[in-house]
Amino acid sequence: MLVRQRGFNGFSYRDLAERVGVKTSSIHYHFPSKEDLVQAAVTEYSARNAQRVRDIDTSLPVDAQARAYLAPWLATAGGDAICLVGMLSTDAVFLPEAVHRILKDFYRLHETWLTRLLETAQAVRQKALPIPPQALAQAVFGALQSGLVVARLFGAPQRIEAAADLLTASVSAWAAPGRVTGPGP
Amino acid sequence: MLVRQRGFNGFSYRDLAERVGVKTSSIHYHFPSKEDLVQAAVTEYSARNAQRVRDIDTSLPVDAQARAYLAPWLATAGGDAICLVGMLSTDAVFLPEAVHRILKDFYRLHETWLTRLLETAQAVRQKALPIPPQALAQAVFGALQSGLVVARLFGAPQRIEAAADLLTASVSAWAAPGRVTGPGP
DNA sequence: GTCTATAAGGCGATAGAC
DNA sequence: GTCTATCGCCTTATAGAC
Repeated sequence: MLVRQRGFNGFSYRDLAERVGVKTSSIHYHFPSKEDLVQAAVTEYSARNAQRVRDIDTSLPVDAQARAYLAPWLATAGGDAICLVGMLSTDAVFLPEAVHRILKDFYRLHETWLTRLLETAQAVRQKALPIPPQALAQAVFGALQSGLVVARLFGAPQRIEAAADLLTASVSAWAAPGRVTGPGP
Repeated sequence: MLVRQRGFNGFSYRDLAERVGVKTSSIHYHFPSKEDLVQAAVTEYSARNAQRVRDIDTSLPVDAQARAYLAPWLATAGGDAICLVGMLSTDAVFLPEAVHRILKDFYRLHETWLTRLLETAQAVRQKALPIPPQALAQAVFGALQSGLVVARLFGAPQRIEAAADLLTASVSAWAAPGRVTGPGP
């Protein structure tokens, strides 16, 4: 998708029209303004993405859930497009409130899902995580988003792996023994 | 700065000229093309930023170094501008190789600095980190970059704290006992 | 080194024929 | 619902006076 490569100000009706094989006025018929266009795109994107996350079987072992969650990230990394939400988030100044809401909901959904996964892992492993599950979830998700950006910049898909490994390790047998923030022995 | 708010395609010579109080042709005299303009901006930005990182006293305790490193991130979060490098990284498609190099060097500098900090912390605390220091450094840096984007989107400066806490906890007394990637008990 | 003036083309958006 | 044609404005960039 054009927006995922170039951002809100980096594509035009003309670009889109040429790619789809119609005239710009036809696109204006369906999406009067560019904001309408982007809102429709991000609505569909986030709905599809959210469904995919919800489709992960929560009765699976936590490490299997983590693998399922990470698969699309790993598959996307290093291509010429990044996450639509990550892209539009940097263009937030140009976007209407309606789009802001969709972007925020996207972050919240992923962070909530990851938080639950980390809480489950914490309970199963009976080990405390270094920081609260919600904070770790936010950090992991941010690392993944940035990972896509960096993987594209470096032309190196494996650049996403640091973020993926952080999640994998967090749901695995790793954690601090006992107290979370206390001093070491 | 205009670019840090709006990105490469989100500002024009006119915007800049009005803000500086000159005519667009005067800016063209100093920076013939827009690429020249952005290259000069990011060069100065990254040089200043790199100096600030290098100025952190490496003989300080690791947690004090982490605090010093995080201070500017916390101060920036929630404002209307994000990191120039984070912004331009999403606009990479439009930027020349020369700018790509500067952006990559920026990532490498921060990741290298954080890797060294985490290695030092690991040695001092005599605890292994859950994932290799370099991977954790990349994840932390990505979480911080994304943290600025998200803090701005949500209008919530405290959104950066998850990433900051991950670094703080990582240099503190928290880590896995013994083996890093082994299975749990 | 900054100005006025202007070029040449892209932009989002609209009117009206078909 | 897609087309042609066009509007008014903005864009990067240049030429030449001062």
